[in-house]
Amino acid sequence: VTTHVKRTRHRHASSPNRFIAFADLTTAEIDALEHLGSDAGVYSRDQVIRHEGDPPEIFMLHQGWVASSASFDDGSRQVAKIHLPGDLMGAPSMGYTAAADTLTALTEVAISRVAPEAIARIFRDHPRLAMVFFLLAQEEQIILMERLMSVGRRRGVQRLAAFLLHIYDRLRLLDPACPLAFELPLTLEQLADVLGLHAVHVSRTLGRLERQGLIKRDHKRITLCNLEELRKQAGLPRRTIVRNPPWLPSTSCEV
Amino acid sequence: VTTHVKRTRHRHASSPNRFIAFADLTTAEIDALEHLGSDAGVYSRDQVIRHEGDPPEIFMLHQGWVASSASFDDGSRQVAKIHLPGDLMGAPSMGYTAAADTLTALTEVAISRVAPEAIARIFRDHPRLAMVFFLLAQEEQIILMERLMSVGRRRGVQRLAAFLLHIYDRLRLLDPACPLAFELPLTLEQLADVLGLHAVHVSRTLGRLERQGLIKRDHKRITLCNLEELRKQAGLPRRTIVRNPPWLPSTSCEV
DNA sequence: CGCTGTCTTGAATGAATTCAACCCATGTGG
DNA sequence: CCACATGGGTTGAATTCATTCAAGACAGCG
Repeated sequence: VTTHVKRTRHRHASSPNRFIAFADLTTAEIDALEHLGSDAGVYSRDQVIRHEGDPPEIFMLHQGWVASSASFDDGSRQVAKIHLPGDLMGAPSMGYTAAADTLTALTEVAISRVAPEAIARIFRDHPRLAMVFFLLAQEEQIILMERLMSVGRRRGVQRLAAFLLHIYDRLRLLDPACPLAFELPLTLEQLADVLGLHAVHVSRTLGRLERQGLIKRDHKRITLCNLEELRKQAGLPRRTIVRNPPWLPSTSCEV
Repeated sequence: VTTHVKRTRHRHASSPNRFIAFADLTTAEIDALEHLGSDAGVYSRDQVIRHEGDPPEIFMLHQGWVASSASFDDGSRQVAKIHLPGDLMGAPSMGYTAAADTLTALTEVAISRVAPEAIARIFRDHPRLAMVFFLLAQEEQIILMERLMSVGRRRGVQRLAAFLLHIYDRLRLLDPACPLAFELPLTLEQLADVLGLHAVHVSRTLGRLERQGLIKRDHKRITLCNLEELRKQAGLPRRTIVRNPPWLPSTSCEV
């Protein structure tokens, strides 16, 4: 399935919030980050950026939302993560011969391609930034563990609450002023594939949350009406990142 | 709950198979790996090595099996991963103020403590080895994604098949001669916490697999009788690691 | 205007849970 | 060496949550 892709020379400056959450970066490090990607591309909603089984590639997401999913032979699908702007995508598959997950644009999307050599260069030249890459990979694991907890041990309502809060928290990282109402560009079916449920049941469950007054809905727009109670439902602890931990390697070893 | 821990000065040489799977390491790198941990400790079955919420610590597992789990207020628990000898444990929490998961000894266990500074030192002095650490963190993500797929989208039997195969494959990495019969040191309840099911249902499900002739059981000893069919049930693709990928940074930058 | 994709709601089915009783192996102390 | 307690494991019956099937509503778009 060849996908028609518009390309552009324009360099998108994605906010490196995910990285900065772990440490203040030097200008050299920020610069290295910004030169990671090349060859920016634009995809439209529902376009597949890369399919599971394809040779692994790494992308930097600049604009829009992307789902990372995998499917079984019987057609059932599970979304493993939702990527928001500033995310490095596809890295988990980089050590394998074939990509494990399919990357699908959930909205209009702008990405650039990241050569593994570029990452290797960072590991050679910027040990501190490399460590931040490592921490970011660990954070992704924590997120996956929380999703596994949720899907493995919680009922539909609670999974939904947990997911909405997860997205809200991540949007707030991108924009601390992000309001309690935001656009959630997922169909019921995609939402179901995130939660390990079925679209019909997600519909009922959203309705339930709404009747309980915890959320409001208007098409794809979600309003979180009661963060307190939603967090109680979700049952997951809030985590605090240690910024600039003392054990981070120094920024020396400059070129 | 203070845990009584026997300590020893003895240095355990854990096989770094997980690391070597990604690249041939130089003697300097192997040496660095072997000096990662200090302060070896021994725990007995069911002892908690560290509890979720504790200050994050990192461990190297030398002997035995360890479960990484987290629990909800209502007491339900989900096991996120099973650690086997050679695993780095606890790293996902290193960027946070509190550990996300509880580490529990499933058997007699020997571990050593790994200072985050020691890892930072590797990132400073051994960029190539640091990259292997990064790849390992990515591999852990793939494993978590597969567990999430399984728990989110497969029925009990299929989850069980997937898990047994996952363990078998990892045992084979440690010992390529590992036979189809092996000790699985998990109670039904722990197994249930891995699979996101309940102990009674795991019991029935194991019975089903046995009646189908796919496995045999004798106490904790499991025999996989039909790998082919088990893999079909599990529905997960087999993955191949790219050893020594060309883009790995060179082993230079020596001290 | 009538598609089509998406969402909603109802009723029947099914998988997994819950509750509960029972079995079995192990280990302990008399 | 037996009596008994204990932690796991098994099995049955009733319940619950989620799925499946199906019909209808609604919005967006040609």
